[in-house]
Amino acid sequence: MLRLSKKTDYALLAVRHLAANADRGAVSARELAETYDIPPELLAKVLQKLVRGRLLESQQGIRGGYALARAASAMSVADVIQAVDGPLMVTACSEEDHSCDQYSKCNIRDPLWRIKDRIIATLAATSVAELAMEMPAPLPPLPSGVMPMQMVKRP
Amino acid sequence: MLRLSKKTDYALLAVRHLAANADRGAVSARELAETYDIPPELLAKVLQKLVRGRLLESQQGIRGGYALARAASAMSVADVIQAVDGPLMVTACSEEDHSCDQYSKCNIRDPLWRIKDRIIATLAATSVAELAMEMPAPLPPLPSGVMPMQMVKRP
DNA sequence: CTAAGATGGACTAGTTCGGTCGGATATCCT
DNA sequence: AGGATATCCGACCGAACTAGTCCATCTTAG
Ligand code: SF4
Ligand code: SF4
Repeated sequence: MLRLSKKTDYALLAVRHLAANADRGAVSARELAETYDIPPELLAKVLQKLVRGRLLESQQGIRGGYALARAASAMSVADVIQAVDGPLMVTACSEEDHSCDQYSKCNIRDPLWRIKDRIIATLAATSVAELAMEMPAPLPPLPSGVMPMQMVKRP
Repeated sequence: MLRLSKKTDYALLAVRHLAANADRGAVSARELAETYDIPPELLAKVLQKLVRGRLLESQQGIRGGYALARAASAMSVADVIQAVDGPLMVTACSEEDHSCDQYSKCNIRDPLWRIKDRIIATLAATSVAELAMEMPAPLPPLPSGVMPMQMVKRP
């Protein structure tokens, strides 16, 4: 069904939270888990993967926690997905992995790979910063004549 | 991993084949399965789903088989995917299904839905006809009346 | 030292996916 | 008419993947 995993959802939720509260110091996994009702151990695992993917930095010890490793605007949702779920591919095959039974007779491979590249480009076009600046519901200083919906921007 | 299922792969393979050989009549499921080394019963199921999705027409009986229900240019890969794997969604939630535990506190829903729409647009932008007209590389020196490549005849 | 927090691996329950089987029905050919 | 070939449909099974859990270790502030 082309769905992205729950872990990825959790990762995006956490990363967005960290981006929105970047001024505060490190945020602990437990605090994050309680805020969004996520099983703490599972969230911890996801966060660790993000650290290994160089998207987050961790601070151990009693006042430890997680924080973004780089600016939210320089971090795309494609980065997050790949850090959590591994390299994303739409087909079972790839340039390296020819293990599909139909590989020799397949003639839809190239167009599908092109579609994959387009999807990755779509994912890479949305930065975490854009996620964080959504939902400004209690945002008083909204000048008149602003169309909040469907604001697609290209940084 | 955002991968599309094997059944979808089979469906695209079959649909592309039917589009490329549209001049011939109906093609049986077994012939298709043998051509691409696909388990026959499984391919049959996939083809049936495509029939239910109004993408193919089936002809029963001894000379039966499957054929495209409409022009290949009016059939996108998004149509094929949705016919086989159901409505494609990138998140577990949707406008109808709010059953996610984080739904009330989730603030990445809307941006993700926008990404989903863009992915669907990407998938809808590629028609089956485009798949079929790939790979015509060794076609130039072909006298009239000769079937193009992939003319597999069973003894 | 100790409490809070990160890290890592192993493990389990549940679900999905790829694949199989058996039977029913429709159509053509002799 | 009768048999051969084909689609159709539902139920079934084993393997693989997913979400979630448990535990044991390491690190650092106080
Ligand atoms: S069928 Fe073709 S595109 Fe799909 S996995 Fe196999 S080789 Fe790749
Ligand atoms: S976390 Fe948000 S986006 Fe993901 S499924 Fe739940 S409600 Fe939808």
